[in-house]
Amino acid sequence: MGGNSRLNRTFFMADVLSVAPLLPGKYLCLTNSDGKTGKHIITEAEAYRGEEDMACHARRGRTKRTDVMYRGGGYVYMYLIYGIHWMLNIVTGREGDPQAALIRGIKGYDGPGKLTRHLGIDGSYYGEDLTQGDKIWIEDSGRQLITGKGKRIGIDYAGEYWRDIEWRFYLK
DNA sequence: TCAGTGATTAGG
DNA sequence: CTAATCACTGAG
Repeated sequence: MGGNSRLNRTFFMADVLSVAPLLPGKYLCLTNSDGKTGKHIITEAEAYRGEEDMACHARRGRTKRTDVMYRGGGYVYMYLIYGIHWMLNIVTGREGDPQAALIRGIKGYDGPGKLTRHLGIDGSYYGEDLTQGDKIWIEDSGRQLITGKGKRIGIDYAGEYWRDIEWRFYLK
Protein backbone atom coordinates (compact mmCIF):
# COMPACT_ATOMS: atom_id res chain seq x y z
CA MET A 1 0.00 0.00 0.00
CA GLY A 2 1.77 3.18 1.07
CA GLY A 3 -0.54 5.19 -1.19
CA ASN A 4 -1.31 8.81 -0.57
CA SER A 5 -4.50 9.63 1.28
CA ARG A 6 -7.08 12.30 0.56
CA LEU A 7 -7.45 14.82 3.36
CA ASN A 8 -10.87 14.59 4.99
CA ARG A 9 -13.41 16.93 6.58
CA THR A 10 -11.86 16.65 10.01
CA PHE A 11 -8.54 17.94 8.69
CA PHE A 12 -10.08 21.02 7.07
CA MET A 13 -12.39 21.86 9.97
CA ALA A 14 -9.46 22.65 12.23
CA ASP A 15 -8.46 26.28 12.73
CA VAL A 16 -6.77 27.91 9.72
CA LEU A 17 -3.71 28.64 11.85
CA SER A 18 -3.32 24.87 12.29
CA VAL A 19 -4.21 23.91 8.71
CA ALA A 20 -2.34 26.55 6.67
CA PRO A 21 1.14 25.58 7.97
CA LEU A 22 0.39 21.95 7.05
CA LEU A 23 -0.53 22.68 3.42
CA PRO A 24 3.01 23.27 2.04
CA GLY A 25 4.30 19.84 1.08
CA LYS A 26 0.85 18.37 0.45
CA TYR A 27 -0.42 17.41 -3.02
CA LEU A 28 -2.98 19.57 -4.80
CA CYS A 29 -4.75 17.09 -7.07
CA LEU A 30 -6.92 17.77 -10.11
CA THR A 31 -8.53 15.77 -12.87
CA ASN A 32 -7.89 17.54 -16.16
CA SER A 33 -10.02 17.59 -19.30
CA ASP A 34 -8.37 14.40 -20.58
CA GLY A 35 -9.48 12.57 -17.45
CA LYS A 36 -5.90 12.34 -16.22
CA THR A 37 -4.92 13.22 -12.67
CA GLY A 38 -2.31 15.88 -12.00
CA LYS A 39 -0.68 16.20 -8.59
CA HIS A 40 1.23 19.31 -7.57
CA ILE A 41 3.18 19.97 -4.40
CA ILE A 42 1.91 23.05 -2.57
CA THR A 43 4.81 25.34 -1.67
CA GLU A 44 3.15 28.32 0.03
CA ALA A 45 -0.11 29.24 1.76
CA GLU A 46 -1.54 32.18 3.70
CA ALA A 47 -4.13 32.21 6.50
CA TYR A 48 -7.17 34.53 6.51
CA ARG A 49 -9.08 34.20 9.73
CA GLY A 50 -12.52 35.46 10.66
CA GLU A 51 -14.48 38.71 10.48
CA GLU A 52 -12.02 40.37 12.88
CA ASP A 53 -9.10 39.85 10.47
CA MET A 54 -9.02 43.15 8.57
CA ALA A 55 -7.26 41.48 5.65
CA CYS A 56 -9.91 38.74 5.31
CA HIS A 57 -12.69 39.19 2.76
CA ALA A 58 -15.18 38.16 5.45
CA ARG A 59 -14.36 41.34 7.42
CA ARG A 60 -17.51 42.81 5.82
CA GLY A 61 -19.60 39.81 6.76
CA ARG A 62 -21.42 37.15 4.76
CA THR A 63 -22.02 38.17 1.14
CA LYS A 64 -22.54 36.23 -2.07
CA ARG A 65 -18.76 36.12 -2.54
CA THR A 66 -17.78 35.17 1.02
CA ASP A 67 -20.67 32.74 1.56
CA VAL A 68 -18.55 29.63 1.04
CA MET A 69 -16.19 30.68 3.81
CA TYR A 70 -19.04 30.24 6.28
CA ARG A 71 -19.92 26.69 5.22
CA GLY A 72 -17.16 24.99 7.20
CA GLY A 73 -13.82 23.49 6.17
CA GLY A 74 -13.17 21.51 3.00
CA TYR A 75 -14.62 23.73 0.25
CA VAL A 76 -12.97 25.81 -2.47
CA TYR A 77 -13.21 29.61 -2.37
CA MET A 78 -12.37 31.26 -5.71
CA TYR A 79 -12.35 34.96 -6.48
CA LEU A 80 -11.10 37.19 -9.27
CA ILE A 81 -8.61 39.91 -8.39
CA TYR A 82 -7.74 42.95 -10.54
CA GLY A 83 -10.08 41.64 -13.19
CA ILE A 84 -7.48 39.12 -14.32
CA HIS A 85 -6.24 36.62 -11.77
CA TRP A 86 -8.22 33.81 -10.16
CA MET A 87 -7.20 33.06 -6.57
CA LEU A 88 -7.48 29.54 -5.14
CA ASN A 89 -8.41 29.28 -1.45
CA ILE A 90 -9.09 26.34 0.84
CA VAL A 91 -11.89 26.96 3.34
CA THR A 92 -11.07 25.85 6.89
CA GLY A 93 -12.62 25.95 10.35
CA ARG A 94 -16.07 25.32 11.79
CA GLU A 95 -19.34 26.23 10.10
CA GLY A 96 -20.18 29.88 10.74
CA ASP A 97 -16.54 30.89 11.37
CA PRO A 98 -15.21 32.27 8.05
CA GLN A 99 -11.63 31.20 7.36
CA ALA A 100 -9.56 30.28 4.33
CA ALA A 101 -6.01 29.54 3.23
CA LEU A 102 -4.83 31.18 0.00
CA ILE A 103 -2.65 28.84 -2.07
CA ARG A 104 0.20 31.11 -3.17
CA GLY A 105 2.44 28.59 -4.88
CA ILE A 106 2.90 25.08 -6.22
CA LYS A 107 6.18 23.55 -7.28
CA GLY A 108 7.27 25.26 -10.50
CA TYR A 109 4.65 28.03 -10.28
CA ASP A 110 5.15 30.55 -7.50
CA GLY A 111 2.40 33.14 -7.44
CA PRO A 112 -1.33 32.66 -6.75
CA GLY A 113 -2.39 33.98 -10.15
CA LYS A 114 0.21 32.00 -12.05
CA LEU A 115 -0.73 28.67 -10.58
CA THR A 116 -4.45 28.98 -11.28
CA ARG A 117 -3.74 30.01 -14.86
CA HIS A 118 -1.40 27.06 -15.29
CA LEU A 119 -3.87 24.60 -13.78
CA GLY A 120 -6.89 26.07 -15.57
CA ILE A 121 -8.78 26.76 -12.34
CA ASP A 122 -11.36 29.56 -12.38
CA GLY A 123 -14.65 30.65 -10.86
CA SER A 124 -16.33 27.41 -11.89
CA TYR A 125 -14.47 25.78 -8.98
CA TYR A 126 -16.18 28.02 -6.41
CA GLY A 127 -17.83 25.84 -3.75
CA GLU A 128 -16.26 22.55 -4.88
CA ASP A 129 -16.02 20.00 -2.07
CA LEU A 130 -12.43 18.86 -1.61
CA THR A 131 -13.58 15.77 0.29
CA GLN A 132 -15.93 14.51 -2.47
CA GLY A 133 -15.67 13.97 -6.22
CA ASP A 134 -12.70 13.88 -8.58
CA LYS A 135 -12.49 17.51 -9.76
CA ILE A 136 -10.13 18.79 -7.05
CA TRP A 137 -8.80 17.42 -3.77
CA ILE A 138 -5.71 17.40 -1.55
CA GLU A 139 -3.58 14.42 -0.53
CA ASP A 140 -1.09 13.89 2.25
CA SER A 141 2.41 13.23 0.95
CA GLY A 142 3.22 11.14 3.99
CA ARG A 143 6.31 13.23 4.57
CA GLN A 144 7.09 15.49 7.46
CA LEU A 145 8.16 18.88 6.09
CA ILE A 146 9.44 22.04 7.69
CA THR A 147 7.75 25.34 6.90
CA GLY A 148 9.01 28.86 7.38
CA LYS A 149 6.69 31.78 8.06
CA GLY A 150 6.45 35.47 7.21
CA LYS A 151 4.08 38.38 6.73
CA ARG A 152 1.17 38.09 4.35
CA ILE A 153 1.59 39.72 0.93
CA GLY A 154 -0.41 42.57 -0.56
CA ILE A 155 -2.57 43.55 2.41
CA ASP A 156 -1.03 46.85 3.49
CA TYR A 157 -4.51 48.36 3.73
CA ALA A 158 -5.38 46.11 6.68
CA GLY A 159 -3.65 48.18 9.36
CA GLU A 160 -0.50 47.67 11.39
CA TYR A 161 -1.51 44.64 13.41
CA TRP A 162 -3.01 42.52 10.63
CA ARG A 163 -0.42 43.64 8.10
CA ASP A 164 2.52 42.47 10.20
CA ILE A 165 1.23 39.22 11.64
CA GLU A 166 3.14 36.23 10.26
CA TRP A 167 0.41 34.11 8.71
CA ARG A 168 2.21 33.12 5.50
CA PHE A 169 3.75 29.67 5.50
CA TYR A 170 6.16 28.24 2.93
CA LEU A 171 8.34 25.22 2.29
CA LYS A 172 11.92 25.63 3.38
C1' DT B 1 7.54 52.15 -11.34
C1' DC B 2 2.86 51.33 -13.19
C1' DA B 3 -1.19 49.98 -16.26
C1' DG B 4 -4.45 46.31 -17.23
C1' DT B 5 -8.99 44.44 -16.17
C1' DG B 6 -13.68 43.28 -14.32
C1' DA B 7 -16.25 41.31 -10.25
C1' DT B 8 -17.69 42.93 -5.93
C1' DT B 9 -19.18 46.15 -2.65
C1' DA B 10 -20.96 50.35 -0.37
C1' DG B 11 -23.55 54.25 -1.02
C1' DG B 12 -26.99 57.51 -3.23
C1' DC C 1 -27.32 53.59 -10.80
C1' DT C 2 -22.09 55.22 -9.73
C1' DA C 3 -17.51 54.86 -8.19
C1' DA C 4 -13.84 52.86 -5.40
C1' DT C 5 -11.42 48.91 -4.30
C1' DC C 6 -8.55 45.01 -5.07
C1' DA C 7 -5.08 38.44 -0.88
C1' DC C 8 -1.62 40.21 -8.74
C1' DT C 9 1.36 40.06 -12.77
C1' DG C 10 4.35 41.41 -16.45
C1' DA C 11 6.22 44.90 -19.18
C1' DG C 12 9.46 48.93 -19.27
